[in-house]
Amino acid sequence: MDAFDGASLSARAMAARPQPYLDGLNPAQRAAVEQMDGPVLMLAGAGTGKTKALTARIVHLMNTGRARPNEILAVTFTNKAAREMKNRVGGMLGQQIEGMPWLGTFHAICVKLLRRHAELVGLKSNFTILDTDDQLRLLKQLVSAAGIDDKRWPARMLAGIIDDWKNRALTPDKIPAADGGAYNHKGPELYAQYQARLLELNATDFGDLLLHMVTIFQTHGDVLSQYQRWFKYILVDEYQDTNVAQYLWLRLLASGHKNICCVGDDDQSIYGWRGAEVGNILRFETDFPGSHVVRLEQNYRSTPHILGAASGVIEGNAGRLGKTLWTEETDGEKVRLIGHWDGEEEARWIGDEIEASQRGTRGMAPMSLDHMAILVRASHQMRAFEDRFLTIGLPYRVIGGPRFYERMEIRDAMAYFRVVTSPDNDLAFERIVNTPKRGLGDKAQQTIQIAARSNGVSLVEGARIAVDSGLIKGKGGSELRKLVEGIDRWIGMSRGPVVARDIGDDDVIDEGVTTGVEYGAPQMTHVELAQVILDESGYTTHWQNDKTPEAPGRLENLKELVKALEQFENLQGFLEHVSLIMDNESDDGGAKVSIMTLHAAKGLEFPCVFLPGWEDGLFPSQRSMDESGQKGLEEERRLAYVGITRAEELCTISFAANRRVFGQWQSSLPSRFIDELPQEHVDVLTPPGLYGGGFGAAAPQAEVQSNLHQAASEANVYNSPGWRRLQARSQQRPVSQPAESKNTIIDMTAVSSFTVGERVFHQKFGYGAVLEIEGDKLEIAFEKAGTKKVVAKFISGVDDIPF
DNA sequence: AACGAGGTCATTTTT
DNA sequence: TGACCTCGTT
Repeated sequence: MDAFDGASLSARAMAARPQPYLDGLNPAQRAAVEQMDGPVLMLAGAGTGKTKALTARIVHLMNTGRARPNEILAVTFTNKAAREMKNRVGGMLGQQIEGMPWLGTFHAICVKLLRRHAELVGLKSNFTILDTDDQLRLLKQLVSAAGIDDKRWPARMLAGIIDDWKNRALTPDKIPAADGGAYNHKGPELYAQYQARLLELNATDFGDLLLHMVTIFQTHGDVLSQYQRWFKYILVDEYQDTNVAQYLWLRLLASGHKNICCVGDDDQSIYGWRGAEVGNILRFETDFPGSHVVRLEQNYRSTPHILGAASGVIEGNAGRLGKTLWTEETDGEKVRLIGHWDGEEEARWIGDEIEASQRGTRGMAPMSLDHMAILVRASHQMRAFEDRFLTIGLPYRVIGGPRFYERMEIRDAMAYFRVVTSPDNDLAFERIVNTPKRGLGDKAQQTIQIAARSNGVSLVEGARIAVDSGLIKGKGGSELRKLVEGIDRWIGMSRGPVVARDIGDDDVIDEGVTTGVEYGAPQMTHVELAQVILDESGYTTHWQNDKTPEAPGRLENLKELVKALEQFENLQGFLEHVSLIMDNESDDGGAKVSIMTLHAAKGLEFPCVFLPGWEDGLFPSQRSMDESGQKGLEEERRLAYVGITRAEELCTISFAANRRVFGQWQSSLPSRFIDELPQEHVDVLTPPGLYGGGFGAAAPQAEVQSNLHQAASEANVYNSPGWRRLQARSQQRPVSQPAESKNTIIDMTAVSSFTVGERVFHQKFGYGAVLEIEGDKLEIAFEKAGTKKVVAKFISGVDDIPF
């Protein structure tokens, strides 16, 4: 083929080009770029310029003529990462390159492949991709059809189990005996039913995209070898996050030439709970004999103290590949550590700190809110900050909330579009048939189902039959007729006259799939059509008539949705895209503090980072430790490492002695990770008195004590708003009072002042008698509220009640 | 179909 | 505590 001649010509031409992209690389990065053949593991610590190296490698492969852009497979986990890489490759080449069709997420690439080979797993190439919501609805149907009590065995749980199997590349026939008991012993069977149902619907879920491709590669050697030859070089980002299915997929593709370069950081593996296998990266050298391991250890992001603190923590993990981050920087503040009385005060303090930094006090230059972030372990922690920031008027943005395309109105609208683009999409029809309300309740919908099933047609056709044969009468019937007619009309509007069209030459792998029949130009643009559908279906009116406070926002979102359509050629293209690309971060431009989870923060960096809630049980999370033991704790520790390494200049860790959890007050000890912070990199700001005195003596963690006492001796006079209050408190005599407002004086020494049998009072539960004392918690039989376990500080002896 | 009472269950989340 | 779901009533 002349492709070879072309490649070698361009190879010669390109090899002569200068390689400016190599100049900015440090020796390790350069080694990772220039070692092009054979397996390469690029161990890239946080902030060591891994994306730079990765993109330089891609450019180098092309520039030296090793591969054409469309012969490089570059896989990422998120669309964001894929986009960034695409941009940077383009930037390095100095022009927006045409190619790189195989740079994308695992899922996006698999969709592309699966559309070409769908028939090998019993699908048609125009299969739809269900999102988690659709998936759940389907499973619910199966669960109830199997006569299983959805209460005891929630469909959600089944969805989790199936996802887990898919992550492990297990098809229904390969479920190990040990998993047979899953979901009340019905798991494997329901999994098989679910897969069968998906095929009937010509649909896949996210997990299937990979699973099907692994199956195809495993059972069709010809297809596999075709791609093994085509993809001359493989690059994988965030390799520590790959699950078994992704690992198999990669290994199958790479097993020919073994030109695979995996980039990752075992210390940043934080997705074990959703199937990621740290083992994949730990095993790399065994999996790929003769591999080259390159360590990127020079950090360009953080100060030495921040790196020192992060390193100190992560050293507590066993079985690491081992890396030591270093930096040429010498200056910088230590990581700050501060304890607070409770979560509210923590939020207040951080709010004040943020305002201070923004103004530029403490002798530092003013800092934009965009450069500050609060990273929490669990999203419920965000609330305290949102509350506080709202009251002081501090602009903030929450990252990682419900995404645009997951909102109800967006999903409804898209279901309408789906029904029009593929009228046999029963799930979409189910979603919209009674949205807005058309008087079609359970009974009517059942009638439609039966009509469809007994005639072997889709639900839309079933509905038509049900209406025509008068099975559904009255208001519901006429509304349904209007809907069916509407769908017909919209379908008509969506396509012009049928035209013949050639199917593309199959020689070129990176071309899109073309179906045999296509239609000419439609009468109106798809954007107009979308608007018509939403209006004529009554969906727009539905929200216009809705008087709930969120209705205007939903209408706004619908408008945005229609606007977003402009960027696509047609509705199909849009729907196709949207099922995989679920991000849409729109921002009004003003500077804001970011609030997000530690997970969401991976890959980001901020000059100033706050890490609140470092308390044992919250972080590390109790549940993680209960469920996964040592493994869980180590993943939590990596999360701590990720958190600290997000900070460029200033990192502030904090914890609270008391926190409200599910409405109950709980007191907790500082996180064990705090003890793992090397003292020489930490400034302790906690004022004396917080854990001193009565409670301190009872604290089992001696090291915390020493940390905190050291702080006091360093005389770091700290002017936190709560500081004086804390000081005042520590001088207070034990006074027991019901806690009702934030100003209530509470003292931990109250713990010791109760005896079993004593009559006590609680602000909320009223009077009762102490049954048992366990540490700082009391079990109390309340006269009205029953027996409850309560934190002692909110209990008072009856004599203290000032009536 | 719409509303309210009562019961339950509370990580991390991409595609 | 509060968000979400189910169930019963209107």
